[in-house]
Amino acid sequence: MGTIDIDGNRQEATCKQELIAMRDSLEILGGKWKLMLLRYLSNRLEEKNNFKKIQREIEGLSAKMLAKELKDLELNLLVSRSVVNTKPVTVEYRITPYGLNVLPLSENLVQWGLDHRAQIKR
Amino acid sequence: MGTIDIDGNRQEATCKQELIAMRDSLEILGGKWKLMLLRYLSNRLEEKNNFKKIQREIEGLSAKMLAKELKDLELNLLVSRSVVNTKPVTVEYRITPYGLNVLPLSENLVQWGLDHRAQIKR
DNA sequence: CTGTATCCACTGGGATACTG
DNA sequence: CAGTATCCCAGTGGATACAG
Repeated sequence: MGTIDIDGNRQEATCKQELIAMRDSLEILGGKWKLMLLRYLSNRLEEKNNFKKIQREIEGLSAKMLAKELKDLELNLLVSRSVVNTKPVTVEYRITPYGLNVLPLSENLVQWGLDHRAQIKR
Repeated sequence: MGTIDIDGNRQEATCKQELIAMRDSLEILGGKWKLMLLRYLSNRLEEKNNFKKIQREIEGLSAKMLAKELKDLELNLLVSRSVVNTKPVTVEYRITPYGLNVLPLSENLVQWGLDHRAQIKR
């Protein structure tokens, strides 16, 4: 007695929020190129990563998709975009400090994928 | 001198495999319902989880999708399927011991999603 | 009960060409 | 260089009906 909370209810709520959170993550990171882009940028923190360079170096990535994925990532504060006043303007993309937080997660995905491939093959 | 391996090459290969592994993971776990199903089953290890019960308890999940997702998960050894000789046959689905390995990963996704939601709102 | 089959709308994503 | 616009296709996923 005393508390009116019913554990069942509280768990239900928490569970739903967890599902929403998981869905969020997959939505934000789950595109075909997003995690690849973040990993790419995280390996080139010191370089000038402009649009064309990225597209050239990630094989199969079209301008359309690159523009879209970068826009999405920027909206989620994972990537920063800065225009540089060169003769034809260039744009530099960088992963944000906050964006670096996804690296452990992507490592886990890599690890799971590797383990799973081994598991399936036997 | 002595070794012919070029670090650049070896890193390239590793990097590509990592990307493939990541893609694998997203493909296998990334469907709309897969992680939800695995979490659902992991919370009901002691129950008889038959098709209809699962569909009833996961809101919005159609028979078609449930069948498909379960089949995929079974192919990847994450879920087991066993037919029971009841009057009209029933089928019990369980998460495999191996399937339990995805739970940490899904926890990470949940955590990242929660953190991110907090991050974006401020 | 356990699914399959069918139809259909929406979206992701590729190819190509074009603008500022 | 940095994107946008357009077209187009394959896959996802919902609704409903049906079959074993």
